Amino acid sequence: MVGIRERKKQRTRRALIQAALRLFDEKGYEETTLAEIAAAADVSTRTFFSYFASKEDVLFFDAAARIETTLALVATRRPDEAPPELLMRIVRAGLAWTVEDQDFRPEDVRLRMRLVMTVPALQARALHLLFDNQLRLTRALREAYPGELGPVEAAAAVGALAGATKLAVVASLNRDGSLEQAAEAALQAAEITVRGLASLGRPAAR
Amino acid sequence: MVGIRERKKQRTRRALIQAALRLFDEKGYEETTLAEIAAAADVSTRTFFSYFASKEDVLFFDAAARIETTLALVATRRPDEAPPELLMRIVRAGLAWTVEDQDFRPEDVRLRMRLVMTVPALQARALHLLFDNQLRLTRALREAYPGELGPVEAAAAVGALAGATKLAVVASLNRDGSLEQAAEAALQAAEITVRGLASLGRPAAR
DNA sequence: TGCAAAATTTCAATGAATGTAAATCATTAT
DNA sequence: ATAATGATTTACATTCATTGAAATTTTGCA
Repeated sequence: MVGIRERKKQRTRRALIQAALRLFDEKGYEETTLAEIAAAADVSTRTFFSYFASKEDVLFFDAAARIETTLALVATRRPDEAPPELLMRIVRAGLAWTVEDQDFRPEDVRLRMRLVMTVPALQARALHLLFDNQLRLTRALREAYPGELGPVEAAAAVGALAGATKLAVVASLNRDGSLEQAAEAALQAAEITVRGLASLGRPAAR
Repeated sequence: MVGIRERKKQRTRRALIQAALRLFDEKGYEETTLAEIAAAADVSTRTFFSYFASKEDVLFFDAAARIETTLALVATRRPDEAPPELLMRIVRAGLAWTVEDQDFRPEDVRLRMRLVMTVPALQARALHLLFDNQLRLTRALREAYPGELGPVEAAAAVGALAGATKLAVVASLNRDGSLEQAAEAALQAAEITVRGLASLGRPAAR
Protein backbone atom coordinates (compact mmCIF):
# COMPACT_ATOMS: atom_id res chain seq x y z
CA MET A 1 0.00 0.00 0.00
CA VAL A 2 2.91 2.37 0.62
CA GLY A 3 5.12 1.40 -2.29
CA ILE A 4 7.01 3.92 -4.38
CA ARG A 5 4.10 3.85 -6.79
CA GLU A 6 1.56 5.02 -4.24
CA ARG A 7 3.76 7.72 -2.85
CA LYS A 8 4.59 9.04 -6.28
CA LYS A 9 0.91 9.26 -7.08
CA GLN A 10 0.23 11.20 -3.93
CA ARG A 11 3.09 13.54 -4.74
CA THR A 12 1.79 14.10 -8.26
CA ARG A 13 -1.70 14.69 -6.97
CA ARG A 14 -0.48 17.26 -4.54
CA ALA A 15 1.74 18.89 -7.15
CA LEU A 16 -1.27 19.29 -9.43
CA ILE A 17 -3.33 20.83 -6.64
CA GLN A 18 -0.57 23.22 -5.63
CA ALA A 19 0.22 24.17 -9.21
CA ALA A 20 -3.44 24.84 -9.87
CA LEU A 21 -3.81 26.95 -6.74
CA ARG A 22 -0.75 29.01 -7.57
CA LEU A 23 -1.74 29.59 -11.17
CA PHE A 24 -5.37 30.33 -10.37
CA ASP A 25 -4.13 32.88 -7.87
CA GLU A 26 -1.65 34.48 -10.25
CA LYS A 27 -3.63 34.48 -13.49
CA GLY A 28 -7.20 33.73 -12.52
CA TYR A 29 -9.22 30.55 -12.97
CA GLU A 30 -10.45 30.80 -16.53
CA GLU A 31 -7.20 32.37 -17.71
CA THR A 32 -5.31 29.30 -16.55
CA THR A 33 -5.29 26.39 -18.97
CA LEU A 34 -5.05 22.74 -18.12
CA ALA A 35 -1.90 22.55 -20.18
CA GLU A 36 -0.28 25.12 -17.91
CA ILE A 37 -1.30 23.31 -14.75
CA ALA A 38 -0.02 20.02 -16.09
CA ALA A 39 3.23 21.60 -17.22
CA ALA A 40 3.74 23.23 -13.82
CA ALA A 41 3.28 19.83 -12.17
CA ASP A 42 5.53 18.15 -14.72
CA VAL A 43 3.00 15.77 -16.19
CA SER A 44 1.27 15.56 -19.52
CA THR A 45 -2.08 17.22 -20.00
CA ARG A 46 -3.69 13.83 -20.42
CA THR A 47 -2.38 12.67 -17.06
CA PHE A 48 -4.25 15.47 -15.32
CA PHE A 49 -7.45 13.64 -16.12
CA SER A 50 -6.36 10.45 -14.46
CA TYR A 51 -6.17 12.40 -11.21
CA PHE A 52 -9.15 14.71 -11.55
CA ALA A 53 -12.22 14.38 -13.68
CA SER A 54 -12.26 18.03 -14.64
CA LYS A 55 -10.56 21.36 -14.23
CA GLU A 56 -13.04 22.25 -11.50
CA ASP A 57 -12.46 19.09 -9.55
CA VAL A 58 -8.88 19.91 -8.70
CA LEU A 59 -10.17 22.40 -6.13
CA PHE A 60 -12.49 19.88 -4.48
CA PHE A 61 -9.88 17.32 -3.63
CA ASP A 62 -11.29 16.72 -0.16
CA ALA A 63 -14.94 16.39 -1.11
CA ALA A 64 -15.00 12.62 -0.89
CA ALA A 65 -13.33 12.55 2.51
CA ARG A 66 -15.76 15.10 3.89
CA ILE A 67 -18.87 13.23 2.93
CA GLU A 68 -17.47 9.97 4.29
CA THR A 69 -16.76 11.64 7.60
CA THR A 70 -20.20 13.17 7.70
CA LEU A 71 -21.95 9.90 7.00
CA ALA A 72 -19.81 8.16 9.59
CA LEU A 73 -20.98 10.72 12.13
CA VAL A 74 -24.60 9.79 11.51
CA ALA A 75 -23.78 6.26 12.59
CA THR A 76 -22.73 7.58 16.01
CA ARG A 77 -26.30 8.60 16.75
CA ARG A 78 -27.01 8.00 20.43
CA PRO A 79 -30.22 6.21 21.42
CA ASP A 80 -31.72 9.20 23.20
CA GLU A 81 -30.48 11.72 20.66
CA ALA A 82 -33.19 13.50 18.63
CA PRO A 83 -32.53 14.34 14.94
CA PRO A 84 -31.87 18.04 15.48
CA GLU A 85 -29.19 17.31 18.07
CA LEU A 86 -27.44 14.85 15.80
CA LEU A 87 -27.65 17.28 12.90
CA MET A 88 -26.24 20.08 15.02
CA ARG A 89 -23.28 17.88 15.88
CA ILE A 90 -22.74 17.34 12.16
CA VAL A 91 -22.95 21.06 11.44
CA ARG A 92 -20.37 21.82 14.12
CA ALA A 93 -18.04 19.09 12.86
CA GLY A 94 -18.28 20.41 9.31
CA LEU A 95 -17.48 23.95 10.39
CA ALA A 96 -14.53 22.76 12.46
CA TRP A 97 -13.14 20.85 9.48
CA THR A 98 -13.23 23.99 7.37
CA VAL A 99 -11.78 26.33 9.95
CA GLU A 100 -8.92 24.06 10.94
CA ASP A 101 -7.61 22.49 7.76
CA GLN A 102 -4.46 20.57 8.57
CA ASP A 103 -3.34 19.62 5.08
CA PHE A 104 -3.04 23.06 3.56
CA ARG A 105 -1.77 26.47 4.56
CA PRO A 106 -4.47 28.84 5.82
CA GLU A 107 -3.45 31.05 2.95
CA ASP A 108 -4.42 28.34 0.48
CA VAL A 109 -7.65 27.59 2.33
CA ARG A 110 -8.68 31.22 1.99
CA LEU A 111 -7.62 31.32 -1.65
CA ARG A 112 -9.71 28.29 -2.43
CA MET A 113 -12.72 29.75 -0.68
CA ARG A 114 -12.33 33.00 -2.57
CA LEU A 115 -12.12 31.14 -5.87
CA VAL A 116 -15.14 29.00 -5.12
CA MET A 117 -17.19 32.02 -4.16
CA THR A 118 -16.25 34.17 -7.15
CA VAL A 119 -15.87 31.82 -10.12
CA PRO A 120 -19.31 30.79 -11.40
CA ALA A 121 -18.20 27.38 -12.62
CA LEU A 122 -16.68 26.59 -9.22
CA GLN A 123 -19.70 27.93 -7.39
CA ALA A 124 -21.94 25.64 -9.40
CA ARG A 125 -19.70 22.65 -8.79
CA ALA A 126 -19.61 23.34 -5.06
CA LEU A 127 -23.37 23.63 -4.85
CA HIS A 128 -23.73 20.41 -6.76
CA LEU A 129 -21.43 18.52 -4.42
CA LEU A 130 -23.19 19.99 -1.43
CA PHE A 131 -26.54 18.98 -2.78
CA ASP A 132 -25.45 15.45 -3.46
CA ASN A 133 -24.24 15.20 0.09
CA GLN A 134 -27.57 16.40 1.37
CA LEU A 135 -29.36 13.65 -0.49
CA ARG A 136 -27.03 11.05 0.95
CA LEU A 137 -27.26 12.54 4.41
CA THR A 138 -31.03 12.49 4.21
CA ARG A 139 -30.99 8.81 3.38
CA ALA A 140 -28.54 8.07 6.16
CA LEU A 141 -30.63 10.04 8.63
CA ARG A 142 -33.72 8.02 7.85
CA GLU A 143 -31.75 4.85 8.41
CA ALA A 144 -30.50 6.19 11.72
CA TYR A 145 -34.08 6.80 12.84
CA PRO A 146 -35.95 3.86 11.32
CA GLY A 147 -39.69 4.31 11.50
CA GLU A 148 -39.40 7.59 13.34
CA LEU A 149 -38.61 9.92 10.47
CA GLY A 150 -40.71 10.25 7.33
CA PRO A 151 -39.11 11.11 3.98
CA VAL A 152 -40.42 14.64 3.97
CA GLU A 153 -39.39 15.26 7.55
CA ALA A 154 -35.86 14.04 6.94
CA ALA A 155 -35.54 16.08 3.76
CA ALA A 156 -36.91 19.16 5.49
CA ALA A 157 -34.51 18.83 8.40
CA VAL A 158 -31.39 18.28 6.32
CA GLY A 159 -32.35 20.79 3.65
CA ALA A 160 -33.30 23.51 6.10
CA LEU A 161 -30.14 23.21 8.15
CA ALA A 162 -27.86 22.98 5.14
CA GLY A 163 -29.63 25.81 3.36
CA ALA A 164 -29.62 28.10 6.35
CA THR A 165 -25.96 27.56 7.21
CA LYS A 166 -24.85 27.81 3.60
CA LEU A 167 -26.55 31.13 3.00
CA ALA A 168 -25.43 32.48 6.35
CA VAL A 169 -21.81 31.59 5.62
CA VAL A 170 -21.82 33.15 2.18
CA ALA A 171 -23.62 36.27 3.33
CA SER A 172 -21.15 36.62 6.17
CA LEU A 173 -18.14 36.17 3.91
CA ASN A 174 -19.56 38.66 1.43
CA ARG A 175 -19.96 41.21 4.19
CA ASP A 176 -16.70 41.04 6.13
CA GLY A 177 -14.60 38.00 5.41
CA SER A 178 -13.24 36.24 8.48
CA LEU A 179 -13.69 32.49 8.52
CA GLU A 180 -14.43 32.55 12.22
CA GLN A 181 -17.21 35.07 11.85
CA ALA A 182 -18.69 33.01 9.06
CA ALA A 183 -18.67 29.92 11.26
CA GLU A 184 -20.35 31.92 14.00
CA ALA A 185 -23.05 33.07 11.57
CA ALA A 186 -23.59 29.50 10.47
CA LEU A 187 -24.13 28.38 14.04
CA GLN A 188 -26.61 31.15 14.70
CA ALA A 189 -28.47 30.31 11.51
CA ALA A 190 -28.58 26.65 12.51
CA GLU A 191 -30.02 27.53 15.89
CA ILE A 192 -32.68 29.72 14.34
CA THR A 193 -33.60 26.86 12.05
CA VAL A 194 -33.90 24.37 14.87
CA ARG A 195 -35.97 26.81 16.88
CA GLY A 196 -38.18 27.61 13.89
CA LEU A 197 -38.50 30.62 11.63
CA ALA A 198 -41.72 31.50 13.40
CA SER A 199 -39.56 32.86 16.20
CA LEU A 200 -38.41 35.62 13.85
CA GLY A 201 -40.11 38.91 13.16
CA ARG A 202 -42.35 39.57 16.11
CA PRO A 203 -41.14 38.08 19.38
CA ALA A 204 -37.57 39.30 18.93
CA ALA A 205 -36.65 37.01 21.78
CA ARG A 206 -33.05 37.74 22.42
CA MET B 1 -42.08 46.81 -28.98
CA VAL B 2 -44.24 44.34 -30.89
CA GLY B 3 -42.76 44.89 -34.31
CA ILE B 4 -42.02 42.12 -36.77
CA ARG B 5 -38.50 42.08 -35.44
CA GLU B 6 -39.51 41.30 -31.86
CA ARG B 7 -42.00 38.63 -32.83
CA LYS B 8 -39.50 36.93 -35.09
CA LYS B 9 -36.99 36.86 -32.29
CA GLN B 10 -39.52 35.32 -29.97
CA ARG B 11 -40.31 32.69 -32.57
CA THR B 12 -36.65 31.85 -33.04
CA ARG B 13 -36.15 31.67 -29.31
CA ARG B 14 -39.02 29.29 -28.95
CA ALA B 15 -37.86 27.22 -31.90
CA LEU B 16 -34.48 26.81 -30.24
CA ILE B 17 -36.05 25.76 -26.96
CA GLN B 18 -38.39 23.27 -28.62
CA ALA B 19 -35.65 21.85 -30.81
CA ALA B 20 -33.40 21.43 -27.80
CA LEU B 21 -36.14 19.74 -25.76
CA ARG B 22 -36.94 17.35 -28.56
CA LEU B 23 -33.33 16.44 -29.26
CA PHE B 24 -32.41 16.11 -25.61
CA ASP B 25 -35.34 13.76 -25.21
CA GLU B 26 -34.49 11.70 -28.28
CA LYS B 27 -30.70 11.49 -27.99
CA GLY B 28 -29.87 12.66 -24.51
CA TYR B 29 -28.33 15.94 -23.36
CA GLU B 30 -24.62 15.36 -23.86
CA GLU B 31 -25.19 13.40 -27.05
CA THR B 32 -26.91 16.42 -28.60
CA THR B 33 -24.62 19.02 -30.11
CA LEU B 34 -25.30 22.72 -30.42
CA ALA B 35 -24.92 22.40 -34.15
CA GLU B 36 -27.83 19.97 -34.21
CA ILE B 37 -30.03 22.22 -32.12
CA ALA B 38 -29.25 25.23 -34.27
CA ALA B 39 -29.86 23.26 -37.45
CA ALA B 40 -33.20 22.01 -36.15
CA ALA B 41 -34.21 25.61 -35.44
CA ASP B 42 -32.89 26.80 -38.79
CA VAL B 43 -30.28 29.20 -37.53
CA SER B 44 -26.50 29.15 -37.53
CA THR B 45 -24.64 27.72 -34.57
CA ARG B 46 -23.30 31.15 -33.76
CA THR B 47 -26.79 32.60 -33.52
CA PHE B 48 -27.68 30.19 -30.74
CA PHE B 49 -25.37 32.20 -28.51
CA SER B 50 -27.17 35.45 -29.14
CA TYR B 51 -30.25 33.85 -27.59
CA PHE B 52 -28.69 31.77 -24.82
CA ALA B 53 -25.39 32.12 -23.09
CA SER B 54 -24.72 28.40 -23.05
CA LYS B 55 -26.05 25.00 -23.94
CA GLU B 56 -27.35 24.61 -20.41
CA ASP B 57 -29.17 27.91 -20.44
CA VAL B 58 -31.62 26.88 -23.11
CA LEU B 59 -33.43 24.83 -20.47
CA PHE B 60 -33.63 27.73 -18.01
CA PHE B 61 -35.42 30.12 -20.30
CA ASP B 62 -37.79 31.30 -17.58
CA ALA B 63 -35.23 31.83 -14.84
CA ALA B 64 -35.12 35.59 -15.22
CA ALA B 65 -38.89 35.96 -15.19
CA ARG B 66 -39.17 33.81 -12.08
CA ILE B 67 -36.75 35.80 -10.01
CA GLU B 68 -38.35 39.08 -11.09
CA THR B 69 -41.74 37.80 -10.00
CA THR B 70 -40.36 36.59 -6.72
CA LEU B 71 -38.70 39.88 -5.90
CA ALA B 72 -41.84 41.75 -6.87
CA LEU B 73 -43.75 39.64 -4.38
CA VAL B 74 -41.49 40.78 -1.57
CA ALA B 75 -42.54 44.32 -2.27
CA THR B 76 -46.16 43.38 -1.52
CA ARG B 77 -45.27 42.75 2.11
CA ARG B 78 -48.17 43.85 4.28
CA PRO B 79 -47.43 45.99 7.34
CA ASP B 80 -48.58 43.38 9.84
CA GLU B 81 -47.08 40.47 7.96
CA ALA B 82 -44.19 38.69 9.67
CA PRO B 83 -41.27 37.34 7.57
CA PRO B 84 -42.34 33.70 7.71
CA GLU B 85 -45.81 34.53 6.38
CA LEU B 86 -44.39 36.53 3.50
CA LEU B 87 -41.91 33.78 2.71
CA MET B 88 -44.63 31.16 2.75
CA ARG B 89 -46.58 33.22 0.23
CA ILE B 90 -43.48 33.24 -1.96
CA VAL B 91 -43.04 29.49 -1.63
CA ARG B 92 -46.65 28.88 -2.60
CA ALA B 93 -46.40 31.20 -5.58
CA GLY B 94 -43.25 29.48 -6.78
CA LEU B 95 -44.83 26.05 -6.54
CA ALA B 96 -47.93 27.25 -8.38
CA TRP B 97 -45.79 28.66 -11.19
CA THR B 98 -44.10 25.29 -11.64
CA VAL B 99 -47.23 23.16 -11.45
CA GLU B 100 -49.29 25.28 -13.83
CA ASP B 101 -46.92 26.27 -16.61
CA GLN B 102 -48.98 27.93 -19.30
CA ASP B 103 -46.30 28.33 -21.94
CA PHE B 104 -45.30 24.71 -22.35
CA ARG B 105 -47.01 21.35 -22.54
CA PRO B 106 -47.03 19.43 -19.26
CA GLU B 107 -45.11 16.80 -21.15
CA ASP B 108 -42.29 19.26 -21.78
CA VAL B 109 -42.38 20.52 -18.22
CA ARG B 110 -41.85 17.00 -16.97
CA LEU B 111 -39.13 16.36 -19.53
CA ARG B 112 -37.28 19.44 -18.47
CA MET B 113 -37.53 18.49 -14.82
CA ARG B 114 -36.26 15.01 -15.57
CA LEU B 115 -33.31 16.42 -17.50
CA VAL B 116 -32.43 18.90 -14.79
CA MET B 117 -32.53 16.20 -12.15
CA THR B 118 -30.48 13.63 -14.05
CA VAL B 119 -27.86 15.55 -16.03
CA PRO B 120 -25.07 16.71 -13.72
CA ALA B 121 -24.27 19.84 -15.69
CA LEU B 122 -27.91 20.92 -15.60
CA GLN B 123 -28.25 20.06 -11.93
CA ALA B 124 -25.27 22.27 -11.17
CA ARG B 125 -26.65 25.11 -13.25
CA ALA B 126 -30.05 24.87 -11.58
CA LEU B 127 -28.53 24.92 -8.12
CA HIS B 128 -26.43 27.90 -9.06
CA LEU B 129 -29.42 29.87 -10.30
CA LEU B 130 -31.39 28.93 -7.23
CA PHE B 131 -28.59 30.03 -4.99
CA ASP B 132 -28.23 33.36 -6.72
CA ASN B 133 -31.91 33.94 -6.27
CA GLN B 134 -31.62 33.18 -2.58
CA LEU B 135 -28.95 35.82 -2.18
CA ARG B 136 -31.11 38.39 -3.95
CA LEU B 137 -34.18 37.37 -2.03
CA THR B 138 -32.28 37.69 1.23
CA ARG B 139 -31.27 41.22 0.34
CA ALA B 140 -34.81 42.12 -0.68
CA LEU B 141 -36.21 40.65 2.51
CA ARG B 142 -33.96 42.79 4.65
CA GLU B 143 -35.09 45.85 2.75
CA ALA B 144 -38.71 44.85 3.30
CA TYR B 145 -38.11 44.66 7.04
CA PRO B 146 -35.70 47.52 7.65
CA GLY B 147 -34.18 47.39 11.10
CA GLU B 148 -36.19 44.35 12.07
CA LEU B 149 -34.20 41.61 10.39
CA GLY B 150 -30.47 41.04 10.89
CA PRO B 151 -28.28 39.67 8.12
CA VAL B 152 -27.95 36.26 9.73
CA GLU B 153 -31.65 36.02 10.48
CA ALA B 154 -32.62 36.89 6.93
CA ALA B 155 -30.10 34.43 5.47
CA ALA B 156 -31.25 31.72 7.86
CA ALA B 157 -34.89 32.23 6.99
CA VAL B 158 -34.43 32.25 3.22
CA GLY B 159 -31.82 29.51 3.20
CA ALA B 160 -33.77 27.21 5.49
CA LEU B 161 -37.00 27.51 3.55
CA ALA B 162 -35.34 27.18 0.16
CA GLY B 163 -33.19 24.29 1.30
CA ALA B 164 -36.04 22.40 2.91
CA THR B 165 -38.41 22.75 -0.02
CA LYS B 166 -35.74 21.97 -2.58
CA LEU B 167 -34.69 18.76 -0.90
CA ALA B 168 -38.28 17.74 -0.25
CA VAL B 169 -39.20 18.23 -3.89
CA VAL B 170 -36.26 16.26 -5.20
CA ALA B 171 -36.72 13.47 -2.69
CA SER B 172 -40.40 13.28 -3.59
CA LEU B 173 -39.71 13.20 -7.31
CA ASN B 174 -37.08 10.54 -6.83
CA ARG B 175 -39.54 8.40 -4.91
CA ASP B 176 -42.74 8.55 -6.98
CA GLY B 177 -42.82 11.29 -9.54
CA SER B 178 -46.01 13.33 -9.63
CA LEU B 179 -45.54 17.09 -9.69
CA GLU B 180 -48.51 17.56 -7.39
CA GLN B 181 -47.12 15.24 -4.76
CA ALA B 182 -43.79 17.03 -4.94
CA ALA B 183 -45.50 20.36 -4.38
CA GLU B 184 -47.33 18.88 -1.43
CA ALA B 185 -44.06 17.62 0.04
CA ALA B 186 -42.54 21.07 -0.43
CA LEU B 187 -45.38 22.67 1.49
CA GLN B 188 -45.04 20.21 4.34
CA ALA B 189 -41.30 20.77 4.46
CA ALA B 190 -41.85 24.53 4.54
CA GLU B 191 -44.28 24.21 7.42
CA ILE B 192 -41.86 22.05 9.37
CA THR B 193 -39.19 24.65 8.82
CA VAL B 194 -41.35 27.51 10.02
CA ARG B 195 -42.39 25.50 13.07
CA GLY B 196 -38.80 24.50 13.78
CA LEU B 197 -36.87 21.29 13.44
CA ALA B 198 -37.05 20.87 17.20
CA SER B 199 -40.63 19.72 16.69
CA LEU B 200 -39.30 16.60 14.98
CA GLY B 201 -38.20 13.36 16.57
CA ARG B 202 -39.91 13.22 19.92
CA PRO B 203 -43.19 15.12 20.11
CA ALA B 204 -44.58 13.73 16.85
CA ALA B 205 -47.28 16.35 17.12
CA ARG B 206 -49.61 15.68 14.25
C1' DT C 1 -36.53 53.86 -52.72
C1' DG C 2 -32.32 53.93 -50.04
C1' DC C 3 -29.79 54.23 -45.78
C1' DA C 4 -28.49 53.04 -40.96
C1' DA C 5 -29.06 49.87 -37.34
C1' DA C 6 -29.81 45.26 -35.86
C1' DA C 7 -29.40 40.50 -36.55
C1' DT C 8 -27.34 36.65 -38.76
C1' DT C 9 -23.89 34.10 -40.96
C1' DT C 10 -19.23 32.74 -42.05
C1' DC C 11 -14.74 31.86 -40.78
C1' DA C 12 -11.19 31.07 -37.57
C1' DA C 13 -9.37 30.07 -33.11
C1' DT C 14 -9.08 28.51 -28.30
C1' DG C 15 -9.39 25.23 -24.79
C1' DA C 16 -11.66 21.35 -22.17
C1' DA C 17 -12.45 16.65 -22.44
C1' DT C 18 -11.95 11.96 -24.32
C1' DG C 19 -10.15 7.85 -27.06
C1' DT C 20 -6.15 5.24 -28.53
C1' DA C 21 -1.85 3.20 -29.02
C1' DA C 22 2.99 3.30 -27.89
C1' DA C 23 6.34 3.90 -24.31
C1' DT C 24 7.83 3.72 -19.19
C1' DC C 25 8.51 2.00 -15.00
C1' DA C 26 7.59 -0.31 -10.41
C1' DT C 27 6.71 -4.83 -8.98
C1' DT C 28 6.77 -9.93 -9.12
C1' DA C 29 8.06 -14.41 -10.40
C1' DT C 30 11.67 -17.11 -12.28
C1' DA D 1 19.62 -10.59 -11.63
C1' DT D 2 16.32 -10.60 -15.28
C1' DA D 3 12.29 -11.15 -17.87
C1' DA D 4 7.25 -10.98 -17.63
C1' DT D 5 3.30 -8.33 -15.85
C1' DG D 6 0.40 -4.73 -15.07
C1' DA D 7 -0.25 0.03 -14.03
C1' DT D 8 0.80 4.79 -15.52
C1' DT D 9 2.11 8.09 -18.47
C1' DT D 10 2.84 10.12 -22.80
C1' DA D 11 2.02 11.64 -27.56
C1' DC D 12 -1.29 12.22 -30.83
C1' DA D 13 -5.76 12.99 -32.73
C1' DT D 14 -10.57 14.31 -32.40
C1' DT D 15 -14.90 16.25 -30.82
C1' DC D 16 -17.38 19.95 -29.25
C1' DA D 17 -18.64 24.27 -26.59
C1' DT D 18 -17.59 28.89 -26.75
C1' DT D 19 -15.85 33.33 -28.43
C1' DG D 20 -14.06 37.04 -31.64
C1' DA D 21 -14.08 39.49 -36.00
C1' DA D 22 -15.47 40.45 -40.40
C1' DA D 23 -18.78 39.99 -44.05
C1' DT D 24 -23.61 39.82 -45.26
C1' DT D 25 -28.44 40.07 -44.87
C1' DT D 26 -32.77 41.81 -42.97
C1' DT D 27 -35.64 45.24 -41.01
C1' DG D 28 -37.38 49.84 -39.71
C1' DC D 29 -37.70 54.22 -41.09
C1' DA D 30 -36.70 58.75 -43.50
